[in-house]
Amino acid sequence: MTTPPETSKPDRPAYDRLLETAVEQFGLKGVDGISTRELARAAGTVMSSITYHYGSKQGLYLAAADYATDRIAEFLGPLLVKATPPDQLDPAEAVDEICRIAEVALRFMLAPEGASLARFVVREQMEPTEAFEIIYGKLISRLTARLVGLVERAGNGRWGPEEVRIKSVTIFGQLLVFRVARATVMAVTGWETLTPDHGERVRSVVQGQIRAILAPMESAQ
Amino acid sequence: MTTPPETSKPDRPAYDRLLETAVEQFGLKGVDGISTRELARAAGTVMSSITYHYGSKQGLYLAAADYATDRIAEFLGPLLVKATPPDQLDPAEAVDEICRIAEVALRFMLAPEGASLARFVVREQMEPTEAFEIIYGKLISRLTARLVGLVERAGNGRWGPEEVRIKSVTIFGQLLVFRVARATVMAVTGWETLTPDHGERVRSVVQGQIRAILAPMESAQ
DNA sequence: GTCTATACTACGATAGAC
DNA sequence: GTCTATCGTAGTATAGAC
Repeated sequence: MTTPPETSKPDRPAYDRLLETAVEQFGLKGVDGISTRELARAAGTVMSSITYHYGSKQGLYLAAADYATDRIAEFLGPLLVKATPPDQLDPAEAVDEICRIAEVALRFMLAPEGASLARFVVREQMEPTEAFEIIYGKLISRLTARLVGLVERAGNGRWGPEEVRIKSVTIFGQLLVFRVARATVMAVTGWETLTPDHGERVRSVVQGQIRAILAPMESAQ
Repeated sequence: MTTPPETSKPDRPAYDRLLETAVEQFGLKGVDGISTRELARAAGTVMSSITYHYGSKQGLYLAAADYATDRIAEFLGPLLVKATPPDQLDPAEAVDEICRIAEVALRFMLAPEGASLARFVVREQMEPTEAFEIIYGKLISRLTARLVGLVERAGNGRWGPEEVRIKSVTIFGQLLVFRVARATVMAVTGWETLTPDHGERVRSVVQGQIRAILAPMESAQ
């Protein structure tokens, strides 16, 4: 599961073009949604080079999942790199940090480039295959660990471990909905396109809600 | 797009068995995830009866989407039937009603029977086909209209129409995540199965958060 | 490393027997 | 209304030319 050497040549080797097309096409349509011949044609090569480079359709799928995971991690990278351990923050700082994470994650959920990448992950969530382990190990486990740690710190002992985790998951759900239920979001809001302006307003509302959820005066009812 | 006559006979006509199997299989695997022959075999008949009864694979898919929508509406039915118009409620009552909706919707998101039904909808959200119009018209538009109306009432004029809609969508996201990102939910919480007990605890946390989000003292930051 | 040619299986759709 | 048989197409995989 190695990523290909990055070349900026206008026509890169079939190996690279296939991988990139696979991320795009598998992401949008799923493994069963596109044929090897069609995918190869879109990549400007022939079907047999899939077999040559990746062994099989499934091999290409796994390579694409791996590559897509890396690209998402790149997108969300800053969140994971300069991560101060949650126990070195005070609760208010933890809330701020969660809001920062929400902002970046939301940008990903709203970005058009994120569509095929995110669908890769969602599909694997709904019907996990071998690729889920890759995605989980390289991306999801790191993100959720960070989020859970910060929520715990924000709670400052007010919530049990299970409540912390449920809260983390539902905070994430508020962002995820903009990617997963996009069609409904557009219909409900009446938006026809998603401009940065919309994104800004969503961010503002969502961050307000996160603060409300994590606020010290919050009662768990 | 008619639903078949409900018979309780142990072996129902192929028409019915096909429809039921289609909801299950298309829901779990998508249109391209299962072949007509395989689906027909699972329904105890042969491929050609799909053509006979539904014209084509796509025809069966649309019929299944329609049927699945009806079954979801049935599940969530009480929410839509005895619906008091939001403007006849005071804000606190609107919040209570939203919590009730959340409870029922959450039960659906957590229920095993809901898996194939919900995936139908999620798939159509991500890549809408002809079936999305059916699902939206019969189910989503009604549900979201109700939710948006109640959130607006709960806000009692504090929020503009756009903020009301963003809030509605994100409240829904907190429930949706339990269906769509199930694999991550299980990993983060450490649960191995989803018992009614877990559901009860999720409900409690989520309702607390909804109240925090809609609470009169909430600042939109 | 990339392509052509080809083997074999499975697909969806249809025609026709019962 | 349900089955078998069969059509044409498209699927994955492989062997071998260049």
